[in-house]
Amino acid sequence: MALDMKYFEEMEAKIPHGKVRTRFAPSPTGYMHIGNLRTALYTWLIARNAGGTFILRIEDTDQTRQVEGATELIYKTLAECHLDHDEGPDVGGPVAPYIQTERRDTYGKYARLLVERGHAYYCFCEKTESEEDSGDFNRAADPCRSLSLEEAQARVDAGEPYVIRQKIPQEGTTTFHDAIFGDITVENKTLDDQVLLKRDGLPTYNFANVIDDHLMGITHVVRGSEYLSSAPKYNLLYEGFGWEIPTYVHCSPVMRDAKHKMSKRHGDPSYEDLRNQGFLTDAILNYVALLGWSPRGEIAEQEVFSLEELAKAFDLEGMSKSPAIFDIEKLTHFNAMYLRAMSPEDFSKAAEPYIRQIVKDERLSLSDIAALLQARCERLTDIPEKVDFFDHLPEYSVDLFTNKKSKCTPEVAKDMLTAAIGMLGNLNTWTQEMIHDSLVGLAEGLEVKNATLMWPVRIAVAGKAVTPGGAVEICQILGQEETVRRLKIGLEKLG
RNA sequence: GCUCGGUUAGUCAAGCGGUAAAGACGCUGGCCUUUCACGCCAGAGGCACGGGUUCGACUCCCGUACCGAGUACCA
Repeated sequence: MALDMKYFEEMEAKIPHGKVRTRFAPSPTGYMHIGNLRTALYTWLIARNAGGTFILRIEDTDQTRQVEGATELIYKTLAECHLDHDEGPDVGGPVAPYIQTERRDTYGKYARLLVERGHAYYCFCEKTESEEDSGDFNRAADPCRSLSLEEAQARVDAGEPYVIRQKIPQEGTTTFHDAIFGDITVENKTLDDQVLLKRDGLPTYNFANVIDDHLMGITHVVRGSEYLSSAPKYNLLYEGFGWEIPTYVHCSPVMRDAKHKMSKRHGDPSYEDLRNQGFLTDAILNYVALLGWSPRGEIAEQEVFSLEELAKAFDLEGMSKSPAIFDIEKLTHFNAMYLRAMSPEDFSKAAEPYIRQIVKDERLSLSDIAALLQARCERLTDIPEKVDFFDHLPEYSVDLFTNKKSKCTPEVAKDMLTAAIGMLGNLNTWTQEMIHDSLVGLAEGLEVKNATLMWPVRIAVAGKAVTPGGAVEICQILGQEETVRRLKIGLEKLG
């Protein structure tokens, strides 16, 4: 049965040319780990930097690993990260479909084409991994390798199960170029006749990738460095078809520690997990971008980058060859910087759910509380434990009134609170400025340093040693009545 | 085992044959101050090892060590 050459011509005709085209091609495993997210980011950046096209392709050829809702999670994550795609399963495009299982027929046809061109062959061997695993199975001696096309076809027609394998030359070397790693040469005899088309008729990742990348006009193939050693085989495939070889960009992995990649198995956080831990999307992206890429030139010292700035500054030159260890401490630092850089309004909005988790009293000003928190939290999830004293005065020990640096003892505190109650109870304007000025004035009148007065007041109104904000801010937020009530409780405690 | 890759402080990293070897996180100390933070200042800490090449190597070459990846009808 002759091949329908027209089919291939039509497929070729659809391929866009001229612009940079990159693709993010995840498997729908239901989990966006950090390395994956970073690859998506770099892929997006390469496209955007060049004013090119960013494509999303779903690689679901492994039927045994289908996960419900996994594709939706990918859409959601990309959208949340603003890594917008120009073509993909949900938005369509000139080289649709963008889901591999929907391209099934294509792979079979191209596999057959490669067989006809002498770069692949039908293999009828049983699935006995044992002989290959033992290491002494000689693929080159496999009789399937030298079957004539007619013989093979006859067996296929007879219904015999088969796979299609790539026919790797047994002599010579293959050199490929990677944008990050440079030229890499390997001896062909170290390459194996990998399976291209599986017994179930679906392509292997390695094959589907080459076909799709070509048919979709991908100019830069971005992927993890674990594929580095397969690259020569890809080259041979491209050459076998007579296709132009794309630019390879192999990214080194994101590690959990010196020995292990980040992985779900070991409980390393996914993008979602980090979000739930109170990290901001922008901070995550910024941090992750720098984990494997660094700016050069005048901006070599810049650390904070918006997505737009990254797209402008990104270059392959700055990519690192070595693995990078994910450091949650540094991510935390970025998150803190992003939190502080927010407008008070935005911060208040972001912090609201975390504040309201604990502070139910609607009379307490959300924005005032948020203002205290902005410089004092690194992650939004730090918030609840910091604001627990607003609704209810916690139980506390009189020991808290003792503070050396403020020159405060329980005896001193008693005097201070007595004075403060008198002063604050009679104020008729309850603003921070008013409270501040009267307390400072009071300290001056009592001839004590500010801290000596402020310390016991803060302890009495908050009931804890460490609080966001000082006495003045807390009193102001609590309101006059509650402030005085708590000061009196403090005084009672002091006997 | 074999093949390929990597190696600048605890971590991310700049460096591209001549530097006092950037910067950031973290750490330590100090200042500020109404607690804690923020902010500011200062400090400790590094080119894996051994050979070459060179007038001169973190930078180039070769080994060694260590780490990683691949060696699937998984991606």
